[in-house]
Amino acid sequence: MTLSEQQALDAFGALSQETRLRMVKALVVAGPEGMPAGAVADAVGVPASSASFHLAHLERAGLLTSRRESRSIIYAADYAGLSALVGFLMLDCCQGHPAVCAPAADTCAAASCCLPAEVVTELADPVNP
Amino acid sequence: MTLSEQQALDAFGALSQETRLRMVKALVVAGPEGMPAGAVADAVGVPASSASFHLAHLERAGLLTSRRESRSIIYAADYAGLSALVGFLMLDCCQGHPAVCAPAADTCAAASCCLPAEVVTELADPVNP
DNA sequence: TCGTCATTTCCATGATCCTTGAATGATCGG
DNA sequence: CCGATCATTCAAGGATCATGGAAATGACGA
Repeated sequence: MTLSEQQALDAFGALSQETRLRMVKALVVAGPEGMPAGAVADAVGVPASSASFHLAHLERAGLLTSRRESRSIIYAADYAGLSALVGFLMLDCCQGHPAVCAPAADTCAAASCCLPAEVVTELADPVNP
Repeated sequence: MTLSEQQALDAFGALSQETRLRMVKALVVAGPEGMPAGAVADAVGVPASSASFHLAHLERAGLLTSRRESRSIIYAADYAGLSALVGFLMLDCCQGHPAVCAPAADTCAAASCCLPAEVVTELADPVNP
């Protein structure tokens, strides 16, 4: 759940390349179903060999998963890996500094996507302050 | 407040290098006061010229700020830049996907560092469900 | 088994990055 | 103004990475 420094370095390196960042975006919107390697190659507009290189890079970095489905290989976003990277950035890297985490949590709440159930119930029923 | 794709690429690239990641960590714990370039060089154990190279890289990427103080140049973590990167990772990159944001917000809440005031009051006083 | 399709691996080229010592700048005390 | 201090810039080396065509692999259908 929590990333080692080396894992974080690999993940940051993987995301620091335009083609790979676009691939991650495309696969996140594609959802847990994912999409075949060829479709990713078409989506980002690179030849198959380049796509394969970058997809392998992202998978090594723990940002994607892959599974074979008959003749195709389906790549999908690794949501756990992505959230672990967010967690690393906030906690390990930034020591949970409020100036970093608060705006992030704010942004997150504004997107109304992700307030954790534990926090909601704890706040609605404050047993232990 | 929100990062362009190019800015995010630069920031990820900046954090994908061990020396630079250690520099950011050191400067985050150093607080808003920051520390002189020489102290950062000593903290991460690299010669002055390497330190200067990496500090400039991090500043270009929007992760650090610098100011001159007599003979020294003080570097400090750019908390706004760091939180913007977290925001980019959650929203632009991952489309605010709950599977990414929820665990992150969870982690954040567990560290009890950063629940935004807006969310707390809104939950304590639910006017519009 | 053969041919086809989807993907990966191989390989060579070019680009980018990291490192360090030496040179250059900027600032202050005397 | 001079020397000392703290930091950046320059230049050259070595390392790593990105690209894309060609060949190889693996899976499927006829």
